[in-house]
Amino acid sequence: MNISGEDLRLQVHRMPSPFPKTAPRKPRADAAKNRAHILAVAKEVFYRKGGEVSMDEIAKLAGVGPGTLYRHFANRTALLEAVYRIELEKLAAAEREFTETLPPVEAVRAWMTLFVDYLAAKQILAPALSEMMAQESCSVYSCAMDVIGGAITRLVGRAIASGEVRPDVNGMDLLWALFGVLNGNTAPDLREKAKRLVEILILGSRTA
Amino acid sequence: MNISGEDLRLQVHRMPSPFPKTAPRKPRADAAKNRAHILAVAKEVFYRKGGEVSMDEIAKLAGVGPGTLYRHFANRTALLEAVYRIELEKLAAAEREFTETLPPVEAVRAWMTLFVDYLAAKQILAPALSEMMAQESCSVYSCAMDVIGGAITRLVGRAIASGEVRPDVNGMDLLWALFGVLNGNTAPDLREKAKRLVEILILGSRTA
DNA sequence: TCATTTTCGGAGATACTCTCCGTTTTAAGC
DNA sequence: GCTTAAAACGGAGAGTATCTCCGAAAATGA
Repeated sequence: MNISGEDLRLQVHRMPSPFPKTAPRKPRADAAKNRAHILAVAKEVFYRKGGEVSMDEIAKLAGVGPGTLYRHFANRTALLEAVYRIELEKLAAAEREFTETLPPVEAVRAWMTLFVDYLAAKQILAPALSEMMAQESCSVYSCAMDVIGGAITRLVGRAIASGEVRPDVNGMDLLWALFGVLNGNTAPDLREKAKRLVEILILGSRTA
Repeated sequence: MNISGEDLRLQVHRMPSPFPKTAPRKPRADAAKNRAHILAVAKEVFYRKGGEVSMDEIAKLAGVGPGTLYRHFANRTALLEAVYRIELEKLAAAEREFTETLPPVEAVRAWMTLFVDYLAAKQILAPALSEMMAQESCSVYSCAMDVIGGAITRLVGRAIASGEVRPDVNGMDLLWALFGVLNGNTAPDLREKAKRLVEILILGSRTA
């Protein structure tokens, strides 16, 4: 049925094949369990002690060696991204709902407001996002910014198409502007500040 | 992390004495020379290699021991602030000029545009500012953010007083919004993006 | 069961920040 | 100029972080 594995292996012995036809071995159960456990522990400790916990400490709390931690997550940013990916995807998912239920500009406003509420509620998210943005190597399938960036870009694009927003407005820029106010800001009225900024951004983006 | 008695005593000792009889010894020439030299070297190396150069390396390049470096500048943020203080003060000084020569809203726009040009031209400034902002201990005479924060706040205050800007607009928020776009953004059209944001912010801040 | 592959986990290489303290230099008084 | 105390120097090193390497152990497929 399949081409003889032995013969093939003789020819391309240990060469990285562009077509990894070799039967993908079932992933080991302990690896999956460890990965999930590390994620759970990291999430808990990030929320409890902030995003600056050392990788060694996380490894210790998870009961694994640092080698194991680093095999699963190449660095702290990768771990942060894995931990907060679910949160960010929830945020991105709201895009669809708002697109279906609200007129264009209102959808943008609603999404930005949700973004503010999210980041204000989980203050730990802002530093994490900041660290993710600093990471320039934004590989195709692991850049969390793309997820929420895509959401706001599509929402703003729809508002531009409807003629209510000027065509030179960039969704990402609006998001980063909001983020600038939310990041590292510990003012008690942070949420109100940010929501006022949402209004300014919306008002300033509209066609004259 | 502990505040030792020695440190406190040192600081208290330098406080203006109620009995200023004690002859204030002339500051040592080598100390002043070293401080200036460290500043010059740090400025050069920050511009050449970015703001993440290690303190030990700066000390070595300046030809002094790490102890000397740390006596003059308690940490990297303090050094960054000393290096960029002149730049920031130039920026803040423009406030007076714009206040005297431009109508309120135009002055705000001009200052924000200058801010964008400044940070875009000296890309190294943005990460430095970011690090300074992260430092929460903003002592009275060493918080660089206060310098430029005061400038924008006064400019926006004047525009509010003139009735052209809504009274709930906060200058600092506008600045941070701009900063959010400028920070860590390496897009080639960064300056244009930021200037479009300036327009959005101005337009969105005006009274209806 | 056996051979192979994958993962584990911790010792440790490397790097960085910052401190301690003995030594050296300087300014001021004599 | 000489003396002396204060001030500054500088480097060893403590403490901590990130990330790697590799022998041991475990799981998978035959």
